[in-house]
Amino acid sequence: MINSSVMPQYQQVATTLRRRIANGEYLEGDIIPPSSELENFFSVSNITIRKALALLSNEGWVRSRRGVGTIVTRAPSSQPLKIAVSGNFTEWVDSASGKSLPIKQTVLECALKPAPSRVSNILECALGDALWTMQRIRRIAGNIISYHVNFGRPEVLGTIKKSTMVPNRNFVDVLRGECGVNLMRMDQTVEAMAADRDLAALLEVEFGTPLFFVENIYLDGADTVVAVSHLYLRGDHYAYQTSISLEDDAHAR
Amino acid sequence: MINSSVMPQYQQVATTLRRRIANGEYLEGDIIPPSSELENFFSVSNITIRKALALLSNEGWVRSRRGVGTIVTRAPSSQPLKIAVSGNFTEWVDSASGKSLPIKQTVLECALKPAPSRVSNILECALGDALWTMQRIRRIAGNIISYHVNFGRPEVLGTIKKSTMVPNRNFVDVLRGECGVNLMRMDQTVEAMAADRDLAALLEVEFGTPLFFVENIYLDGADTVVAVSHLYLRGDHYAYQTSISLEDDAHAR
DNA sequence: ATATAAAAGTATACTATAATACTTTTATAT
DNA sequence: ATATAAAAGTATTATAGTATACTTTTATAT
Repeated sequence: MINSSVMPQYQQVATTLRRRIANGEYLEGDIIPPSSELENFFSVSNITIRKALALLSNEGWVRSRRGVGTIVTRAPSSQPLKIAVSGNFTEWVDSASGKSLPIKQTVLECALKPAPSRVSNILECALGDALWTMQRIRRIAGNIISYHVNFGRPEVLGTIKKSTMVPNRNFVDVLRGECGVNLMRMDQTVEAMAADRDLAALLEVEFGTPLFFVENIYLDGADTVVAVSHLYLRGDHYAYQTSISLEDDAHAR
Repeated sequence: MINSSVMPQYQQVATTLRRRIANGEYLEGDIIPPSSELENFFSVSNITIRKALALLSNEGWVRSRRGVGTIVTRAPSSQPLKIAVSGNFTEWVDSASGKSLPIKQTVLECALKPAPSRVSNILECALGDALWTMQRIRRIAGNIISYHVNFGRPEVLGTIKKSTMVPNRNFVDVLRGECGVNLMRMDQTVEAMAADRDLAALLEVEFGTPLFFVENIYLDGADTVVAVSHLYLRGDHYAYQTSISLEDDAHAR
């Protein structure tokens, strides 16, 4: 069988069945579909299904009885609590200082570095040109939630040092206060991505963990790009909540 | 060595190095760190690094020369084009019909089904109670971008059929038009997650692909929950863009 | 020319993953 | 009681992933 080789199949199957139970697709006391059927559905062998069920069995989700079937032994536990960050993407993305949640930031580095390709395109400089960069980590209750990288031309942002950012100052404030930039607009792009080993190490997560990737492009009054930020946000343990009024029909169309 | 066993390590390393090159951390013509150093950094064996480099070599990113080192042979290609969906999460999430992009939806099923645990909590019914549910797929240019599941009490939403949704009608419209609901508010939660095999099959992606998971809770004038929607959105090939005015200081604090 | 250090490459062995074909247990209809 | 069908469980075998220890090639300083 061709496997485009990510996670071992038995673990993929286990993950999927676990979610089915957690979702309530199989209820406590139910007999789940027999191995033969699961083999068929997932296009894998007997042994792969068995290993998946063995995992679930060890975790206490199911119990297999020879000749009878595999029975769900545990109801879906109540939601694993996620830390909820309020406000929509627009708000929390680079201005998380004075909110209700105690977010702490650490500046890892603040130095001239070669421009990554994606940024050099935006800031209209050559690939590898030295840019002012700053790398930060943010935590809630000690847990890392995001990794921020800011880029800018050294002429404009060069005055920002590690010490400029304490305590928990945000980037927009500093751009205005220290660099005298007339900030007018931010173009924001949000994507979902998976952590590679570099990001996994920084964010203290497993390889493959889903992340939000946010790119902010800061523009001044003349529509010139002043700075670029790249934010990598853990998406697995944090939920981003917002409340939207539907009284006005306009945008629902 | 303990591997919490996701993707094979040599592929993890390859993914990481590929991104370093694409980012411009290693430039064309550069000699990348020698295997011994990479072994050390990634805490893997010689052979694992070699397999990773063999992958990159086949893909034309690098060329290894015995006794010399491994040289980067390809500059980062220009951004792989992503389809950009404009507007922020608030807007595009369940109202994508009449936008500039030609989004087409297909109703997969519209039937009474047992409530998933997460939804039964919100709609305050027992786990497994029959709820009205509707499942939809949305495409842009033939490519699946999202999978939507709507839930509601059968007394309220039971009149909605497959045919009610054509052509490309959105859920909010139907709630108001067909069900006479006085919609007032929507509470939205956004998370990043990875596709299991069920979602992977529906969205036609690989297991592990990063997805946006959006939960919308629809409330009427009396703050009663009327309906719940679960949206699973491909996050890898689609970027969500918005432009934010920074003229007003208020929210940057 | 030659020794040396630093790089990529190879040999061997062990473990995890997974396919195919077969066996045992259980419930149930006769 | 007994045959049967349907379920989980086992044996065997092949292949992929990875670690350890070793070899060959290359550039360079003498």
